[in-house]
Amino acid sequence: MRKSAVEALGTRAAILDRSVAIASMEGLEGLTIGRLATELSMSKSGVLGHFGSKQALQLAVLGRADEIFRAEVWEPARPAAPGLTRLRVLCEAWVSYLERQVFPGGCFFVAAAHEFDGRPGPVRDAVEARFDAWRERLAKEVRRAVDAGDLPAGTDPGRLVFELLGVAMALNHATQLHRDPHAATYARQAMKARLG
Amino acid sequence: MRKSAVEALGTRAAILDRSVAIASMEGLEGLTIGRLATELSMSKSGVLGHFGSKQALQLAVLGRADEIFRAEVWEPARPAAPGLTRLRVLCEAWVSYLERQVFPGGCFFVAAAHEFDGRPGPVRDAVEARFDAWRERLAKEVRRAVDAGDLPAGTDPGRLVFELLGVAMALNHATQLHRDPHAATYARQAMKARLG
DNA sequence: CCTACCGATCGGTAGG
DNA sequence: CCTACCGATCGGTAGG
Repeated sequence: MRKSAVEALGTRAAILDRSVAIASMEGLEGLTIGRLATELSMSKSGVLGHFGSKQALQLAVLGRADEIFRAEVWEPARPAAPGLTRLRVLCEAWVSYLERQVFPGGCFFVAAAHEFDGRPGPVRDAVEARFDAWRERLAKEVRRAVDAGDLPAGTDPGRLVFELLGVAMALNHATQLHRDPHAATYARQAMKARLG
Repeated sequence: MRKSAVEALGTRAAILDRSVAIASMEGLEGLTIGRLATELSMSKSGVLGHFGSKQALQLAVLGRADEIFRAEVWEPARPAAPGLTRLRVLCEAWVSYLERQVFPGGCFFVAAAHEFDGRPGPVRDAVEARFDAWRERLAKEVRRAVDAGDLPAGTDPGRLVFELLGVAMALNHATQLHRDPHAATYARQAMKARLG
Protein backbone atom coordinates (compact mmCIF):
# COMPACT_ATOMS: atom_id res chain seq x y z
CA MET A 1 0.00 0.00 0.00
CA ARG A 2 1.27 3.43 -0.85
CA LYS A 3 1.55 5.73 2.18
CA SER A 4 1.15 9.48 2.57
CA ALA A 5 4.21 11.67 3.02
CA VAL A 6 3.60 11.92 6.77
CA GLU A 7 3.23 8.16 7.10
CA ALA A 8 6.38 7.66 5.01
CA LEU A 9 8.36 9.85 7.41
CA GLY A 10 7.12 7.74 10.32
CA THR A 11 8.14 4.58 8.50
CA ARG A 12 11.56 6.04 7.78
CA ALA A 13 12.01 6.95 11.43
CA ALA A 14 10.97 3.44 12.46
CA ILE A 15 13.49 1.92 10.04
CA LEU A 16 16.27 4.11 11.45
CA ASP A 17 15.45 3.36 15.08
CA ARG A 18 15.46 -0.35 14.39
CA SER A 19 18.64 0.01 12.36
CA VAL A 20 20.43 1.74 15.23
CA ALA A 21 19.47 -1.09 17.56
CA ILE A 22 20.63 -3.79 15.15
CA ALA A 23 23.82 -2.03 14.06
CA SER A 24 24.77 -1.35 17.67
CA MET A 25 25.04 -5.12 18.18
CA GLU A 26 25.95 -6.40 14.70
CA GLY A 27 27.77 -3.46 13.15
CA LEU A 28 26.83 -1.26 10.20
CA GLU A 29 27.86 -3.98 7.75
CA GLY A 30 26.01 -6.70 9.64
CA LEU A 31 22.87 -4.58 9.35
CA THR A 32 21.08 -6.17 6.37
CA ILE A 33 18.07 -5.04 4.36
CA GLY A 34 16.53 -8.49 4.63
CA ARG A 35 16.67 -8.60 8.42
CA LEU A 36 15.26 -5.10 8.68
CA ALA A 37 12.40 -6.04 6.38
CA THR A 38 11.57 -9.15 8.40
CA GLU A 39 11.66 -7.39 11.77
CA LEU A 40 9.53 -4.49 10.47
CA SER A 41 7.14 -6.74 8.53
CA MET A 42 8.01 -4.97 5.31
CA SER A 43 9.39 -6.04 1.96
CA LYS A 44 13.07 -5.51 1.22
CA SER A 45 12.27 -3.06 -1.54
CA GLY A 46 9.97 -1.18 0.83
CA VAL A 47 12.90 -0.67 3.21
CA LEU A 48 15.43 0.14 0.53
CA GLY A 49 13.12 2.60 -1.19
CA HIS A 50 13.56 5.05 1.68
CA PHE A 51 17.30 5.27 1.18
CA GLY A 52 18.23 3.99 -2.27
CA SER A 53 21.23 1.91 -1.27
CA LYS A 54 22.73 0.18 1.71
CA GLN A 55 25.45 2.82 1.94
CA ALA A 56 22.87 5.60 2.04
CA LEU A 57 21.10 3.67 4.80
CA GLN A 58 24.36 3.38 6.74
CA LEU A 59 24.93 7.13 6.49
CA ALA A 60 21.36 7.83 7.64
CA VAL A 61 21.84 5.46 10.59
CA LEU A 62 25.03 7.30 11.56
CA GLY A 63 23.08 10.54 11.44
CA ARG A 64 20.38 9.14 13.73
CA ALA A 65 23.00 7.80 16.15
CA ASP A 66 24.60 11.22 16.20
CA GLU A 67 21.28 12.83 17.14
CA ILE A 68 21.04 10.43 20.07
CA PHE A 69 24.63 11.06 21.17
CA ARG A 70 24.15 14.82 21.07
CA ALA A 71 20.89 14.63 23.01
CA GLU A 72 22.52 12.42 25.65
CA VAL A 73 25.95 14.03 25.96
CA TRP A 74 26.14 17.48 24.37
CA GLU A 75 22.76 18.79 25.53
CA PRO A 76 23.12 18.25 29.31
CA ALA A 77 26.19 20.52 29.24
CA ARG A 78 24.50 23.47 27.55
CA PRO A 79 23.37 25.20 30.74
CA ALA A 80 26.77 24.75 32.41
CA ALA A 81 29.28 27.60 32.59
CA PRO A 82 31.83 27.52 29.73
CA GLY A 83 35.28 26.19 30.56
CA LEU A 84 36.16 23.66 33.24
CA THR A 85 32.63 23.40 34.66
CA ARG A 86 31.10 22.57 31.29
CA LEU A 87 33.96 20.21 30.48
CA ARG A 88 33.25 18.27 33.67
CA VAL A 89 29.54 18.08 32.86
CA LEU A 90 30.34 16.87 29.33
CA CYS A 91 32.63 14.14 30.68
CA GLU A 92 30.13 13.02 33.31
CA ALA A 93 27.37 12.84 30.68
CA TRP A 94 29.79 10.87 28.49
CA VAL A 95 30.59 8.35 31.24
CA SER A 96 26.91 8.08 32.11
CA TYR A 97 26.00 7.47 28.47
CA LEU A 98 28.51 4.60 28.33
CA GLU A 99 27.53 3.24 31.77
CA ARG A 100 23.81 3.20 30.93
CA GLN A 101 24.54 1.55 27.56
CA VAL A 102 22.35 3.95 25.62
CA PHE A 103 23.28 1.85 22.59
CA PRO A 104 22.90 -1.77 23.71
CA GLY A 105 26.04 -2.91 21.90
CA GLY A 106 28.20 -0.10 23.28
CA CYS A 107 29.27 3.20 21.78
CA PHE A 108 28.01 3.27 18.22
CA PHE A 109 30.82 5.44 16.90
CA VAL A 110 33.69 3.50 18.42
CA ALA A 111 32.30 0.33 16.88
CA ALA A 112 31.80 2.02 13.51
CA ALA A 113 35.32 3.47 13.66
CA HIS A 114 36.84 0.02 14.06
CA GLU A 115 34.60 -1.45 11.39
CA PHE A 116 35.36 1.20 8.77
CA ASP A 117 38.79 2.63 9.53
CA GLY A 118 40.32 0.32 6.94
CA ARG A 119 37.63 0.87 4.28
CA PRO A 120 37.88 4.19 2.44
CA GLY A 121 34.60 5.77 1.42
CA PRO A 122 31.77 8.03 2.54
CA VAL A 123 30.90 5.98 5.63
CA ARG A 124 34.45 6.11 6.92
CA ASP A 125 34.58 9.84 6.22
CA ALA A 126 31.31 10.40 8.11
CA VAL A 127 32.56 8.47 11.14
CA GLU A 128 35.80 10.44 11.17
CA ALA A 129 33.87 13.72 10.90
CA ARG A 130 31.77 12.83 13.95
CA PHE A 131 34.89 12.18 16.00
CA ASP A 132 36.49 15.39 14.76
CA ALA A 133 33.42 17.34 15.89
CA TRP A 134 33.40 15.70 19.32
CA ARG A 135 37.14 16.16 19.87
CA GLU A 136 36.83 19.83 18.90
CA ARG A 137 33.85 20.21 21.24
CA LEU A 138 36.02 18.98 24.11
CA ALA A 139 39.13 20.90 23.03
CA LYS A 140 37.22 24.18 22.96
CA GLU A 141 36.24 23.86 26.63
CA VAL A 142 39.79 22.78 27.52
CA ARG A 143 41.17 25.95 25.93
CA ARG A 144 38.61 28.07 27.76
CA ALA A 145 39.53 26.39 31.04
CA VAL A 146 43.22 27.03 30.43
CA ASP A 147 42.55 30.67 29.51
CA ALA A 148 40.53 31.08 32.71
CA GLY A 149 43.35 29.59 34.77
CA ASP A 150 41.24 26.56 35.82
CA LEU A 151 43.62 24.13 34.13
CA PRO A 152 47.45 24.41 34.25
CA ALA A 153 48.89 26.91 31.78
CA GLY A 154 51.04 24.28 30.10
CA THR A 155 48.09 22.01 29.27
CA ASP A 156 48.15 20.64 25.70
CA PRO A 157 44.48 20.51 24.66
CA GLY A 158 45.18 17.82 22.05
CA ARG A 159 46.87 15.60 24.59
CA LEU A 160 44.20 16.08 27.26
CA VAL A 161 41.42 15.28 24.77
CA PHE A 162 43.46 12.24 23.68
CA GLU A 163 43.57 11.03 27.27
CA LEU A 164 39.86 11.67 27.89
CA LEU A 165 39.04 9.69 24.76
CA GLY A 166 41.21 6.86 26.06
CA VAL A 167 39.34 6.77 29.36
CA ALA A 168 36.01 6.62 27.53
CA MET A 169 37.25 3.86 25.24
CA ALA A 170 38.57 1.81 28.14
CA LEU A 171 35.18 2.20 29.85
CA ASN A 172 33.32 1.14 26.71
CA HIS A 173 35.61 -1.86 26.29
CA ALA A 174 35.40 -2.99 29.92
CA THR A 175 31.62 -2.64 29.91
CA GLN A 176 31.03 -4.50 26.66
CA LEU A 177 33.70 -7.21 26.65
CA HIS A 178 34.32 -7.81 30.34
CA ARG A 179 31.01 -6.59 31.81
CA ASP A 180 33.23 -5.07 34.48
CA PRO A 181 31.16 -3.31 37.16
CA HIS A 182 34.21 -1.36 38.43
CA ALA A 183 34.79 0.29 35.07
CA ALA A 184 32.55 3.35 35.50
CA THR A 185 34.16 4.05 38.88
CA TYR A 186 37.63 3.80 37.36
CA ALA A 187 36.56 6.07 34.52
CA ARG A 188 35.21 8.73 36.89
CA GLN A 189 38.39 8.59 38.98
CA ALA A 190 40.51 8.91 35.85
CA MET A 191 38.48 11.86 34.56
CA LYS A 192 38.69 13.55 37.98
CA ALA A 193 42.46 13.05 38.10
CA ARG A 194 42.69 15.09 34.89
CA LEU A 195 39.97 17.68 35.53
CA GLY A 196 40.34 18.16 39.27
CA MET B 1 47.03 -33.05 -5.16
CA ARG B 2 47.33 -34.57 -1.72
CA LYS B 3 50.23 -33.16 0.28
CA SER B 4 52.49 -34.72 2.89
CA ALA B 5 52.00 -33.85 6.55
CA VAL B 6 54.92 -31.41 6.46
CA GLU B 7 53.57 -29.70 3.37
CA ALA B 8 50.12 -29.55 4.94
CA LEU B 9 51.54 -27.75 7.97
CA GLY B 10 53.15 -25.21 5.66
CA THR B 11 49.86 -24.71 3.85
CA ARG B 12 48.06 -24.25 7.15
CA ALA B 13 50.60 -21.65 8.25
CA ALA B 14 50.22 -19.82 4.94
CA ILE B 15 46.43 -19.79 5.33
CA LEU B 16 46.74 -18.36 8.84
CA ASP B 17 49.21 -15.66 7.86
CA ARG B 18 46.99 -14.54 5.01
CA SER B 19 43.96 -14.73 7.30
CA VAL B 20 45.59 -12.46 9.87
CA ALA B 21 46.32 -9.89 7.17
CA ILE B 22 42.78 -9.97 5.79
CA ALA B 23 41.02 -10.06 9.17
CA SER B 24 43.11 -7.15 10.41
CA MET B 25 41.49 -4.99 7.74
CA GLU B 26 38.08 -6.63 7.24
CA GLY B 27 37.40 -8.23 10.62
CA LEU B 28 37.09 -11.89 11.58
CA GLU B 29 33.60 -12.07 10.11
CA GLY B 30 34.63 -10.34 6.89
CA LEU B 31 37.31 -12.98 6.46
CA THR B 32 35.67 -15.40 4.01
CA ILE B 33 36.70 -18.85 2.85
CA GLY B 34 36.15 -17.87 -0.77
CA ARG B 35 38.46 -14.88 -0.64
CA LEU B 36 41.15 -16.89 1.13
CA ALA B 37 40.88 -19.60 -1.53
CA THR B 38 41.21 -17.10 -4.36
CA GLU B 39 44.19 -15.27 -2.86
CA LEU B 40 45.98 -18.54 -2.07
CA SER B 41 45.07 -20.18 -5.40
CA MET B 42 43.31 -22.99 -3.60
CA SER B 43 39.81 -24.38 -3.63
CA LYS B 44 37.42 -23.41 -0.86
CA SER B 45 37.26 -26.99 0.39
CA GLY B 46 41.04 -27.10 0.41
CA VAL B 47 41.11 -24.13 2.77
CA LEU B 48 38.26 -25.30 4.95
CA GLY B 49 39.67 -28.81 5.26
CA HIS B 50 42.46 -27.51 7.50
CA PHE B 51 40.02 -26.18 10.09
CA GLY B 52 36.62 -27.80 9.61
CA SER B 53 34.49 -24.70 9.99
CA LYS B 54 34.72 -20.95 9.75
CA GLN B 55 34.50 -20.62 13.52
CA ALA B 56 37.43 -23.01 13.97
CA LEU B 57 39.36 -20.92 11.44
CA GLN B 58 38.54 -17.75 13.39
CA LEU B 59 39.82 -19.31 16.61
CA ALA B 60 43.01 -20.45 14.86
CA VAL B 61 43.52 -16.94 13.47
CA LEU B 62 43.14 -15.48 16.96
CA GLY B 63 45.77 -17.92 18.16
CA ARG B 64 48.17 -16.87 15.43
CA ALA B 65 47.56 -13.19 16.16
CA ASP B 66 48.27 -13.87 19.81
CA GLU B 67 51.62 -15.45 18.92
CA ILE B 68 52.53 -12.29 17.03
CA PHE B 69 51.41 -10.02 19.87
CA ARG B 70 53.43 -11.98 22.41
CA ALA B 71 56.52 -11.97 20.22
CA GLU B 72 56.20 -8.21 19.68
CA VAL B 73 55.15 -7.04 23.13
CA TRP B 74 55.67 -9.69 25.84
CA GLU B 75 59.03 -10.99 24.69
CA PRO B 76 61.02 -7.71 24.63
CA ALA B 77 60.24 -7.28 28.34
CA ARG B 78 61.56 -10.67 29.43
CA PRO B 79 65.13 -9.54 30.12
CA ALA B 80 63.98 -6.45 32.04
CA ALA B 81 63.97 -6.36 35.84
CA PRO B 82 60.57 -7.28 37.34
CA GLY B 83 58.43 -4.42 38.61
CA LEU B 84 58.43 -0.85 37.33
CA THR B 85 61.31 -1.35 34.88
CA ARG B 86 59.65 -4.29 33.15
CA LEU B 87 56.29 -2.50 33.20
CA ARG B 88 57.85 0.45 31.37
CA VAL B 89 59.42 -1.85 28.77
CA LEU B 90 56.10 -3.63 28.26
CA CYS B 91 54.31 -0.31 27.71
CA GLU B 92 56.97 0.99 25.32
CA ALA B 93 56.80 -2.25 23.31
CA TRP B 94 53.01 -1.90 23.31
CA VAL B 95 53.11 1.68 22.01
CA SER B 96 55.72 0.72 19.43
CA TYR B 97 53.60 -2.23 18.26
CA LEU B 98 50.66 0.13 17.70
CA GLU B 99 52.81 2.86 16.15
CA ARG B 100 54.45 0.47 13.68
CA GLN B 101 51.05 -1.03 12.78
CA VAL B 102 52.24 -4.60 13.12
CA PHE B 103 48.72 -5.54 12.03
CA PRO B 104 47.94 -3.28 9.07
CA GLY B 105 44.35 -2.64 10.18
CA GLY B 106 45.31 -1.81 13.77
CA CYS B 107 45.30 -3.89 16.91
CA PHE B 108 43.76 -7.22 16.04
CA PHE B 109 42.28 -7.83 19.47
CA VAL B 110 40.64 -4.45 19.92
CA ALA B 111 38.94 -4.88 16.55
CA ALA B 112 37.86 -8.44 17.41
CA ALA B 113 36.58 -7.28 20.79
CA HIS B 114 34.29 -4.73 19.16
CA GLU B 115 33.18 -7.19 16.51
CA PHE B 116 32.29 -9.99 18.93
CA ASP B 117 31.44 -8.38 22.27
CA GLY B 118 27.75 -8.61 21.43
CA ARG B 119 27.88 -12.17 20.02
CA PRO B 120 28.13 -14.91 22.65
CA GLY B 121 30.17 -17.95 21.69
CA PRO B 122 33.66 -19.44 21.61
CA VAL B 123 35.19 -16.60 19.58
CA ARG B 124 33.98 -13.97 22.03
CA ASP B 125 35.24 -16.10 24.93
CA ALA B 126 38.66 -16.46 23.29
CA VAL B 127 38.97 -12.71 22.73
CA GLU B 128 38.01 -12.01 26.33
CA ALA B 129 40.54 -14.58 27.57
CA ARG B 130 43.36 -12.86 25.62
CA PHE B 131 42.52 -9.52 27.21
CA ASP B 132 42.30 -11.11 30.65
CA ALA B 133 45.78 -12.58 30.18
CA TRP B 134 47.23 -9.27 29.03
CA ARG B 135 45.59 -7.26 31.83
CA GLU B 136 46.88 -9.76 34.38
CA ARG B 137 50.36 -9.57 32.82
CA LEU B 138 50.36 -5.80 33.38
CA ALA B 139 48.73 -5.99 36.83
CA LYS B 140 51.39 -8.40 38.07
CA GLU B 141 54.18 -5.94 37.32
CA VAL B 142 52.14 -3.09 38.83
CA ARG B 143 51.81 -5.03 42.10
CA ARG B 144 55.54 -5.79 42.09
CA ALA B 145 56.32 -2.12 41.50
CA VAL B 146 54.04 -1.10 44.38
CA ASP B 147 55.59 -3.71 46.68
CA ALA B 148 59.05 -2.43 45.78
CA GLY B 149 57.99 1.14 46.54
CA ASP B 150 58.49 2.25 42.92
CA LEU B 151 54.81 3.18 42.55
CA PRO B 152 52.76 4.97 45.24
CA ALA B 153 51.49 2.69 48.02
CA GLY B 154 47.87 3.58 47.35
CA THR B 155 48.00 2.56 43.68
CA ASP B 156 45.00 0.47 42.58
CA PRO B 157 46.43 -2.02 40.05
CA GLY B 158 43.04 -2.49 38.39
CA ARG B 159 42.63 1.22 37.87
CA LEU B 160 46.16 1.77 36.58
CA VAL B 161 45.82 -1.10 34.10
CA PHE B 162 42.44 0.37 33.07
CA GLU B 163 44.13 3.70 32.33
CA LEU B 164 47.02 2.12 30.43
CA LEU B 165 44.52 0.20 28.29
CA GLY B 166 42.75 3.49 27.60
CA VAL B 167 45.96 5.13 26.42
CA ALA B 168 46.67 2.23 24.08
CA MET B 169 43.13 2.28 22.70
CA ALA B 170 43.26 6.02 22.10
CA LEU B 171 46.54 5.53 20.24
CA ASN B 172 45.11 2.72 18.14
CA HIS B 173 42.04 4.80 17.33
CA ALA B 174 43.99 7.97 16.45
CA THR B 175 46.38 5.99 14.26
CA GLN B 176 43.73 4.05 12.36
CA LEU B 177 40.85 6.52 12.02
CA HIS B 178 42.60 9.90 12.09
CA ARG B 179 46.09 8.88 10.91
CA ASP B 180 47.22 11.31 13.60
CA PRO B 181 51.05 11.58 13.68
CA HIS B 182 51.00 13.15 17.19
CA ALA B 183 49.25 10.15 18.72
CA ALA B 184 52.32 8.07 19.61
CA THR B 185 53.90 11.09 21.28
CA TYR B 186 50.73 11.70 23.29
CA ALA B 187 50.62 8.04 24.24
CA ARG B 188 54.23 8.02 25.47
CA GLN B 189 53.62 11.19 27.48
CA ALA B 190 50.50 9.70 29.01
CA MET B 191 52.28 6.44 29.89
CA LYS B 192 55.17 8.38 31.41
CA ALA B 193 52.77 10.50 33.49
CA ARG B 194 51.53 7.28 35.09
CA LEU B 195 54.80 5.33 35.34
CA GLY B 196 57.24 8.14 36.07
C1' DC C 1 4.66 0.30 -0.67
C1' DC C 2 4.26 -4.66 -3.05
C1' DT C 3 5.71 -9.24 -5.84
C1' DA C 4 8.93 -11.39 -8.42
C1' DC C 5 13.06 -11.57 -9.86
C1' DC C 6 18.56 -11.10 -10.87
C1' DG C 7 23.62 -12.50 -10.36
C1' DA C 8 26.91 -13.01 -6.78
C1' DT C 9 28.51 -14.90 -2.76
C1' DC C 10 28.11 -17.10 1.66
C1' DG C 11 29.47 -21.56 4.65
C1' DG C 12 29.48 -26.12 4.03
C1' DT C 13 29.14 -31.18 2.02
C1' DA C 14 29.69 -35.42 -1.06
C1' DG C 15 32.71 -38.06 -3.24
C1' DG C 16 37.00 -38.86 -4.97
C1' DC D 1 43.94 -31.45 -1.96
C1' DC D 2 40.24 -31.24 -6.06
C1' DT D 3 35.41 -30.66 -8.71
C1' DA D 4 30.80 -30.15 -8.33
C1' DC D 5 27.30 -29.13 -5.93
C1' DC D 6 23.63 -27.55 -1.95
C1' DG D 7 20.29 -24.11 0.27
C1' DA D 8 20.42 -19.58 2.14
C1' DT D 9 21.17 -14.93 1.86
C1' DC D 10 23.22 -10.79 0.07
C1' DG D 11 22.24 -5.91 -2.32
C1' DG D 12 19.63 -4.36 -5.80
C1' DT D 13 16.11 -3.83 -9.94
C1' DA D 14 11.78 -4.03 -12.92
C1' DG D 15 7.32 -3.09 -13.01
C1' DG D 16 3.24 -2.01 -10.92
